[in-house]
Amino acid sequence: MDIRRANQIANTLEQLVFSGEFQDGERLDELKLAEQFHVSRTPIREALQVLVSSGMAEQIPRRGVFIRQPGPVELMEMFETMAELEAACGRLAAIRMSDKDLASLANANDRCQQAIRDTNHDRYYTENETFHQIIYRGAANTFLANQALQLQNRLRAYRRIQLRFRGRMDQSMNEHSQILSALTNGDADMAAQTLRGHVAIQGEKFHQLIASLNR
Amino acid sequence: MDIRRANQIANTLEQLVFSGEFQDGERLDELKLAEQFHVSRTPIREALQVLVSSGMAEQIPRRGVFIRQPGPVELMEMFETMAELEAACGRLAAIRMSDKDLASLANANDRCQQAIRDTNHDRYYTENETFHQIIYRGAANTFLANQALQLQNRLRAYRRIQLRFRGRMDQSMNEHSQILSALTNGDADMAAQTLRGHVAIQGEKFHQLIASLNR
DNA sequence: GTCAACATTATTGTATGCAAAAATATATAA
DNA sequence: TTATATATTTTTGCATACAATAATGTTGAC
Repeated sequence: MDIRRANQIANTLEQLVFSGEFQDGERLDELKLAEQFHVSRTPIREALQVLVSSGMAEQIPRRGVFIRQPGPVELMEMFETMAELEAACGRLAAIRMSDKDLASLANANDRCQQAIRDTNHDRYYTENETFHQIIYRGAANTFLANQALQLQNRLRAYRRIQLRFRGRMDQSMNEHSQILSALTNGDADMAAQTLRGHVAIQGEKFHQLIASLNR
Repeated sequence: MDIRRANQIANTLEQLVFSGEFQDGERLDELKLAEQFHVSRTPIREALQVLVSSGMAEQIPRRGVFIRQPGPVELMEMFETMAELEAACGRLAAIRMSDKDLASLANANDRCQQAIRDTNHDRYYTENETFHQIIYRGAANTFLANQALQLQNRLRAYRRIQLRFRGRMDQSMNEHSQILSALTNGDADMAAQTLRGHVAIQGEKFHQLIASLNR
């Protein structure tokens, strides 16, 4: 385990940022945070550096660290990038996944469907993440898989929203089936294409939501 | 400009790591570095955090920070990921690049060819980077472009090596032509495919080199 | 000579102090 | 009153001090 307080603080801050505790552009006051966490400024500063390097905050020299919630444009860009990363994983996974990998993917897919039948959104959500993570690993490229995992993590909070769309979960399951069969057949192009679409549509749903809110 | 010493130190350390100044697994001694840079441990520690978050070093709590030169396997993975990122950029750029963008791309390509005629490897090298960066920007997705730029930066030192292969530069220029025409024609799939191949072959050349050294 | 237990040293992680820069408040002139 | 100059306060960035843990060395039993 990680007994460094700075890292624990970084994790906590990350959670707080994700949960929208901070406004966009808000300055993260070192002294206040130090008081809140009952530590000195030093571990706080380290934690802030972590946020900055992950892109969740921006540092302006001699000014401070400001949290940067991604706006609609950047979010769309991130979803688009996620779609391309997943497509890349799918392309490689189609060639490289073992039968065992495919079996556990089918398994994860079943658990997704079960969660929908139970109308258990939370479970669907985590099982869906598992489904995708199996594909990342199936690409047999640790570096690429880590990139995908990182972005998946950053988009988690936003992906949740689009599940509320009517019929989205059923449609999503259809897409999963297509993805699963493409991977099973070893069809790299098809796997890439279906995965790209599957993820890209999440960005579009998100876009719709934003647009509807701004009306 | 950036007047924070810690960041300057991070940049310098980055250069030193790239230039192979440090052995793989070597511990970065905070006190030694503090003496070398004539600063206290504090800015050194900040700089080390930067290296860690960029993946160039690993931090083990209560032990220290150890530099991590990527081995052959990880390098291949990175090249493969780069190939997929560039393919993604190409796919989007084919649809989104303006005529002006295309003109500057053709221009960069010409300068690459000129550099080859002049047998100026260094110039070819930088002009080639420009060529690719224009495509990143052409994707009109800042987030994706930044991902690509980051990885391009990390692979810089290793990409250089493969240029030594006989005929590689000419072949590379042929590939550039194909890429340019695919983008000009707005053929997304072709752009993605040619770019993927163009970058992936660099990884393969690198692999050949490694293999030949280990004989 | 080898191994284990203990003492010593080195190194990391955190707290605190201080200087420089930025932000803010105050005073003064127009 | 507004604008500008100056003083005051905040806040960052770095230096130093200290505590806790890990690494190393030493001693003694076998």
